[in-house]
Amino acid sequence: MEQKIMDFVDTFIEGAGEMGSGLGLNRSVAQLYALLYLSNTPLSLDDMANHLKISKGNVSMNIRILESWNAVRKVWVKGSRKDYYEADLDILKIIVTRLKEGLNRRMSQALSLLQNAEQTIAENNQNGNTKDKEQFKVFQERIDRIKKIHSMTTALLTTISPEKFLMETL
Amino acid sequence: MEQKIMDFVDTFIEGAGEMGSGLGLNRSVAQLYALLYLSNTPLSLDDMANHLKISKGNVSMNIRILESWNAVRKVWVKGSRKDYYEADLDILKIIVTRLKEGLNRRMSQALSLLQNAEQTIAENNQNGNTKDKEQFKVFQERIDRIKKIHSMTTALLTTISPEKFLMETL
DNA sequence: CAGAACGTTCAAAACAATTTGAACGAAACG
DNA sequence: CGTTTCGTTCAAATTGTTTTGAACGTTCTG
Repeated sequence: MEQKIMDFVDTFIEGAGEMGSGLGLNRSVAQLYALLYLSNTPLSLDDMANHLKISKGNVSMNIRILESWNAVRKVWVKGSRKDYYEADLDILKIIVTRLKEGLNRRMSQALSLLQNAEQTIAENNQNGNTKDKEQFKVFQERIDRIKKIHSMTTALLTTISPEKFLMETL
Repeated sequence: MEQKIMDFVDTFIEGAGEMGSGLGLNRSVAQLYALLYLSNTPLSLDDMANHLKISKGNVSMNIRILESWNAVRKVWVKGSRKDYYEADLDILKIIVTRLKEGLNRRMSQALSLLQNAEQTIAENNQNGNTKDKEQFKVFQERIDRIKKIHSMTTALLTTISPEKFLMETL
């Protein structure tokens, strides 16, 4: 029976690894989180390295990535001088937070690009010939679409953010 | 001035490339879409390969990925026997569709895993000792959380899907 | 029909990301 | 102190992904 439990945990972790690589995150990050997510008790770096059969250095680096996302946190275990970690179980919060950050980072970059473009377009639109004017109009329209998407997604993520909202309404 | 237009297009495409690699998609896919997104007119494989300075084979493969997402479509241009492509401008639709597909694919896999786990847990819960029972309860709880997230995100994506909804409400 | 113009394919090359493990420093221990 | 236990770092190795380009099949063209 113990065997079956381990099977489940391992299969779960393996699945998480694949799912993780599916979009964005690397295998180790996903598996570390999965391991902590299922664990009853906080785990040390060595616990994790042993269980996942990966190097200590790998655990050290990737657990810190998870920490920077507030997906796991260090906990104090008296009588040991190791660092122990436990998962934040609110997966949805983690996802939304990360999406927001990513969106803002990428978008602020993209928006300044659009800003410049609009500037240039506006300037040139004064004295362009007909063909150019058409081209400008197209750019303008496409840019506006992107801006709209940006404001929509931002609004959406802000609305979702308080877990309560979703928990109650869906 | 033409120069400035090209600058803008190139910068936009370059940005799209980076943004793309940011999450999920590869450089070429992102840049191909960006190029078509800004383009007035449908483009041939050669047009794209020339503009992006990538090989014809690369364009061929990646444009078909975009096609499979319904992000671009082949259009008929009379008098030419080349294939021409144009972008579907509804970026939001493309994103939501892809998210849904990805979520369903990954989740159906994950859910069957959970199914098995619950089965095993239920069986063993009958005659386990106290410590095991606690462990089972933890698994059960964590699994339920994931199920909840799944149904919520599914509901959310379904709600969003008709562009109209978001367009009107946000 | 022979040749040219296309799109596709896939093995190999180029490139990028992840992982390892040895070296290190800091803190705890005896 | 000297030693052990930890976590971190980073260059090198491994692994994974993307891109290229030559070879190919098809369709068109004269």
